[in-house]
Amino acid sequence: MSENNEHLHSARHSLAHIMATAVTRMWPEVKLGIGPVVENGFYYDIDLGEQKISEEDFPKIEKEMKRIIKEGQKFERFTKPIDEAIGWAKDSEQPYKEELLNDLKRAGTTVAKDLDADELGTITEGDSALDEVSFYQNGDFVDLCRGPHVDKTSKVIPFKLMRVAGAYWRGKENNPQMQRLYGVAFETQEELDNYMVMLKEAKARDHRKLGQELDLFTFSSLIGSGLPLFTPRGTVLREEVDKFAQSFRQNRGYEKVWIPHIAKIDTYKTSGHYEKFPELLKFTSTESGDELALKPVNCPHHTQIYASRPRSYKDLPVKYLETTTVYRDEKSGELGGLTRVRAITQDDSHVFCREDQIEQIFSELIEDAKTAYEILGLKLSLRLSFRDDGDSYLGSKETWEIAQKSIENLANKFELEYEIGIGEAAIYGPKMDFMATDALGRKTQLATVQLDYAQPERFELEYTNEKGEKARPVMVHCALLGSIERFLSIYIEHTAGRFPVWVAPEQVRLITVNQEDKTVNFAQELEEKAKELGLRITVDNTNESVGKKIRSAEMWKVPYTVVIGDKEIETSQLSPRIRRDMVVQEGDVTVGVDEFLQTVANEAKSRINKTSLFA
RNA sequence: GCCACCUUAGCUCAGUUGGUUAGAGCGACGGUUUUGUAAACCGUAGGUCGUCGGUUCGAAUCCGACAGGUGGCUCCA
Repeated sequence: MSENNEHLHSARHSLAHIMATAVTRMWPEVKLGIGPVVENGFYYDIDLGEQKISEEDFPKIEKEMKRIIKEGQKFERFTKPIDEAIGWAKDSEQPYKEELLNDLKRAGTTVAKDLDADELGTITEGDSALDEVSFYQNGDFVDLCRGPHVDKTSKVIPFKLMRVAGAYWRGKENNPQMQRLYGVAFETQEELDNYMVMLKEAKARDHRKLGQELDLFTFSSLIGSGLPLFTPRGTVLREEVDKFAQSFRQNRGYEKVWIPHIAKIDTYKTSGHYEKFPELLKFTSTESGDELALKPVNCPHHTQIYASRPRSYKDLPVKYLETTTVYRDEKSGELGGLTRVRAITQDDSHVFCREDQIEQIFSELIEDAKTAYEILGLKLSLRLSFRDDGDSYLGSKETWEIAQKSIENLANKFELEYEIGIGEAAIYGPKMDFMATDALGRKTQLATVQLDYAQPERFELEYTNEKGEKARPVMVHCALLGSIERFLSIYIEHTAGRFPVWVAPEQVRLITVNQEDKTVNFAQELEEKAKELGLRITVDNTNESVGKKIRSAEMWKVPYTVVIGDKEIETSQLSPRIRRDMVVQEGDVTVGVDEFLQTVANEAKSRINKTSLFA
């Protein structure tokens, strides 16, 4: 850590203490949890029992914090023997602190792994036995803490309280829920102001806002939450990105299949999904007494296509591809825009292969994912999602070990940087997840490649090997976009709604200078020609000023806008207005009608995101 | 699901401490205008103030339930 970062860190941490001090002054009965530094700021978890803090209280709290800062209280460090510390927690009626101290006593210097190490007053390194813990005191406020802090409260940095949110004590759902007060803090007021501006800009490109403004999708409280409805424009988006993602796998010999969206519940008892997600499947029953569920995954259906005829080792790999919707009963509080929905459309694919083919299949998929996201202009980070020690996984531990090892080897082979996510695996196997970051800095999983030994076993899939014996194939699951809805949420924010020509719902807009017949006719002829080339084009011949129609086209973020008037009719030359982000050099372009249309059609076909009109 | 907050016209938002017929801009529609690269002018329509219930002489405003949404927590096959 650089000296600057160190100062920033301790200043933010000190602000967490100051906030706790202020809250304690205002509500002396408050029970404190932990208060660590996070990206851009800090938080403190508090518990006021029945009473709840709301954002309306922030001005008062901030005022009190400023008073404490003005008082210039010294941050003083001292240590206490662990038992004495526990006594302190008891006396001051701080049950959460008491629990932490008891854990510290039991677990020694190694902090309980679900807590931020900074939070606990563990004694400096080298102490094997934990006899003492450190405290920091400012004014009357004493807190278990490892530090470091700034010298005194007056030495902190500009801050702002942002929001209050519920948070379970130690992140466990069964624990009491506390209130988490979030604040941001930066070295200078200017940086803080910049951060606020950045937040505002991120909000401006929020996919939910753009979805409304650009008429891409909508929700209906009647239809239900988490069930997006795509408008004609939004549907173009869906279909274009899907075609794009499918093209990669079609080049690799994947074949399209089709399956219904429901299945007998036994399907998921066999697959193992029922056991882990019993409440998440919605049932309906048939006259004959079968219980049917909406499919939460596609793999079981696909296994049955594989199993529908005998397979030889020569047939493998068998590669299926399908973009289809699955239904999951996501908890209401987790839904949000397109990021998390209940009807999830996956660009799913399943490969049934021999063990010696796994590497080849993975290599193809990794390469395609890299290429695809380069074209999309999205930077992805890689996470290897492995299992934890829990027992909710299918298959033997040994098989998992082998699978995880081979995934890690592949990542290394492709020289991909990765992090390992323990406990992030699917129930049936480890995954390679490609993560994107949204406008607000939240990480989201998009592409995923998963290895699965468990389901072939459960569905008793077979092929005949070269010796004429029955053998078990391995499954590889892959989605390049992941969920189309979630992908679009990221992509809309990434592009700020300025889609490249190949995805743009409206690629060209013609604006007539007036409503005279010859002008309108010329525009309509042009429109016909463009449609023959497969372009998405519209004509704006409304009775509005040219300036206003240009403005409207700008706001719809149309890539090319062409004004049609006498000049164009006479010369058959167009001066297209090109959306700013696609321009590669300054200056106007004049181009013949046919050449213009052909150029745009080519751009759409080759999926480039800058104009090629200057060439 | 849990905690906090939000819901007024198609959209973005005003609406004083509860008090007459709830406002604006944009959009839509009608008319005038025939327009040359980011907003021409005039007019009209549009709201059971999310839904249901309660308190009150009186509710957009206060209380409750439900629905939907936002920010987190937890979860994410």
